[in-house]
Amino acid sequence: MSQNSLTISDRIQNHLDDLTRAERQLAHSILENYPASGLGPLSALAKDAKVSVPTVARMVQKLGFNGYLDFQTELREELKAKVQDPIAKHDTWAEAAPTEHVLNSFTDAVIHNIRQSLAHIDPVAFDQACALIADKQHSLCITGGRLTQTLAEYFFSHLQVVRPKVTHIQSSSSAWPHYLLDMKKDDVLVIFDMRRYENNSFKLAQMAHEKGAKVILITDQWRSPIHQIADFSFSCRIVVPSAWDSAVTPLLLLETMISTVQNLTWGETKGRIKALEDMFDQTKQFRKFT
Amino acid sequence: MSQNSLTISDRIQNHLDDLTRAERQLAHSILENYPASGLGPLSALAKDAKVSVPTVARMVQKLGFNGYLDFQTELREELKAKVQDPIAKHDTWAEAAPTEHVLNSFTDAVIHNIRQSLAHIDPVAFDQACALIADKQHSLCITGGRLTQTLAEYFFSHLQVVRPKVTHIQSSSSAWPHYLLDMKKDDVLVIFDMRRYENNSFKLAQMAHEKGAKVILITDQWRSPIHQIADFSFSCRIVVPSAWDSAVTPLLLLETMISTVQNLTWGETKGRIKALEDMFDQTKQFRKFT
DNA sequence: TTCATTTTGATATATTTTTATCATATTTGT
DNA sequence: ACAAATATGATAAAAATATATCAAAATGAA
Repeated sequence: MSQNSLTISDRIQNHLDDLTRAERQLAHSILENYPASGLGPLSALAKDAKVSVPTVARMVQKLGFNGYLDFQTELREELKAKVQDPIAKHDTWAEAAPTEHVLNSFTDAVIHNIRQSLAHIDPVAFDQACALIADKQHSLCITGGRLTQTLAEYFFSHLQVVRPKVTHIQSSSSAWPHYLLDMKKDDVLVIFDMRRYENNSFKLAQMAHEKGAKVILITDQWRSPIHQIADFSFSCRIVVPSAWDSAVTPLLLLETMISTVQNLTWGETKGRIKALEDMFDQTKQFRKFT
Repeated sequence: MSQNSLTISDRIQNHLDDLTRAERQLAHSILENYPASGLGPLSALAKDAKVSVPTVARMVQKLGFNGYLDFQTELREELKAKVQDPIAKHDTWAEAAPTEHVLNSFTDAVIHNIRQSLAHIDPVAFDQACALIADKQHSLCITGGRLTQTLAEYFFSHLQVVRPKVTHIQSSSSAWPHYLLDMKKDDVLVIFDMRRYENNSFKLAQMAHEKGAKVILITDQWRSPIHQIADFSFSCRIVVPSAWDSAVTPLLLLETMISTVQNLTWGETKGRIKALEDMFDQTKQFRKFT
């Protein structure tokens, strides 16, 4: 590292606001594969970031370097210093924070959760469950409890775009028997139940099951009692160094499901999304991303 | 890394016996500051190793490369690969699924997002922001837009337990000017704004800012325009192989914040949580975790 | 809208860097 | 010690890479 203790990555980050569109695009491309991409030829970098050659030259000057070669030299110095320094050995997430900082310990735990959970997921069951969720022939009901309703909502609001006949109910709501009434054989119920498991949710799942609905359960590593009657159940590790459980792993699972379902229904979804976006555009409430 | 899984360092080591004196001298010089020195100009490397320029050219050919440029390119590839997966290395996430299964590719992307985002977070700013959020002297307002309201809600529902004077408003709601009216100097506004950025959110943030409130922004890697007026802003990478953006990284950030705030206020929080749990127990809607 | 300003990229020029050639030095075997 | 083979480096030629110039395009203000 040079005299000042700022890494080049930091310098780019700091200048991000002074940069123009093409330059920002370039900056992100550099940070994407940092520092490798900056060590190649200027022209390769330009091509990679889809900007012109002079843009690269201009940006490094804006960053305060004496040309691209100077920039590269400093990058190499930085790399050299980093490799030599045994402490900087990439075992922290937030590089600027000590290992024991909550940013690092928490992230450690989350990554561990993801590892463990993914390792135990049966991809065949996953694909089957996604196919059920994508099936527009039957209605889809999503429900969560006190702690999991946000997850249920997230899932609901995305699926709503992807397919019709989706409803979201809270198991603690007094209205759920009405929804159940309309449930037919082979309809699908996606239910979230994490500790502490809720009686209402169990009853709801049971009744749906008795009406012949397919039950897909998202639960924690200890598994909700609903597990016994569920057609598919996916368990996620949720333990973090906190008074609360983490929703990161289930969220990851949900997003993966949404993406899969979306792909399965892409032909029709495309139109729905387009229409939706157009409507939002018309309200002019939202500015286009530039 | 190229077809074979040997690193270039390995290749040099293996060839060490085939090399002549000057070449061996060079080889050791390369390994000395690996890989940085190999990424500079050939002439610099020659000078550094105290050998002639053609010696370098000859050696890399002996190693099986197609010239010095080829050698450098592969070195860069190796570096790129190394930085990208320091944890994942070989094995896949969902072990039973092939590498290209969405479970694996999606998780790859998410882990990459987490890495990138965490690496750019300033732990000092993080701690300061958490202190603001924990400060019960001032009220706290949480708001999100169309795509981020679920995150805002999640944050809200947890903070509600941890401290008093928290409100959640949607920036698209027509009610927000009323909330703003009550906002005093040094009150805190936590605002979520990811692409596509919403005008309403910007206006809300601006007005809060003008009233002297502290603005904490959670945004994506391209940064919402609110960034300019925010007292703290945290950007998360959200790109995944899907038609949607991922909320996993921001969620991780939120949970870490919640945990930190909780620790800061633990003395008082303890009582609040206990009271809340007791209330839930009494309703007998929830079964104790066994 | 129109005009001024900024941003961007194509091309040409200058620079650096790499590779090839060849003479000199070093090593090795007898 | 001497010759043959090999290794090395100085220099020149070739290639690649970077910078400068300028015109087109995009943006923003009036």
